[in-house]
Amino acid sequence: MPSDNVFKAISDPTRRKILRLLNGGEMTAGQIAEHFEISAPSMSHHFGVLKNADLIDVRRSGQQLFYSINTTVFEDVMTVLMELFGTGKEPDTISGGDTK
Amino acid sequence: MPSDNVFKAISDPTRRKILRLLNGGEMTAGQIAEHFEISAPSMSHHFGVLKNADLIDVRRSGQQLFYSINTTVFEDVMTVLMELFGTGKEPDTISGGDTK
DNA sequence: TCCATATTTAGCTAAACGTCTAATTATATC
DNA sequence: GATATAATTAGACGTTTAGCTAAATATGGA
Repeated sequence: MPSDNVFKAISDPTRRKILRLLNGGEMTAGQIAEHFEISAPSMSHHFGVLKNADLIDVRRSGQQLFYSINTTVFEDVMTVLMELFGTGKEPDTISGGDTK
Repeated sequence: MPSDNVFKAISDPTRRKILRLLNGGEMTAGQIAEHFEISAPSMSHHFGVLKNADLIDVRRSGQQLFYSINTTVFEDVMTVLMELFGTGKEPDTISGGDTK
């Protein structure tokens, strides 16, 4: 059940780019940050948002934190998207979804 | 080419519900507003955001404005989403997409 | 234990966002 | 023209968000 924070998470271009990068395999926070001209704390903030939305996983190895993409939410997102655009099944009643 | 404002548009639960409603066919601004406990101006604002993202079309008939869903952007959104989660084709280089 | 490195947490600021009320525009009817 | 209805635009307000710097936490090595 993809809640609001998933859509909020992918609504930011920086976070979408992070996801694209992680698509090539897990990376450390520092490696990811190299691809941006944004301070480390700001990057950490974005990691937090993605983590909170269950879009990425973290693993510590020594001093470094390795981030990887988590595709389990992906299917849910696609389903909601298809419902929005009428490609999926027609709802009997407009459920309202997560209005708030 | 779905730009930032498309993702921003669907990041709001009220606007997602509007899209779901329009999925059943075109509706007037007033008819849509009946499904929400939000002032007409606020609803109008949401229509503007969706319109700006090319997610809905408008047509005037008399005093009323009829809104309908526009699915032309849908395919683009899906493509980007699949790219984010690695379901699509692997990019040779991380293009960065619409970082800003 | 002390220092360097990697990353996060805390706290701040400016911009963006969602909402509201009041005023305006557009159309229809009398 | 005057009035009613449908919807928007204008402007204000509180909250959220993305960015920053400074400080804190965690790990590894001398």
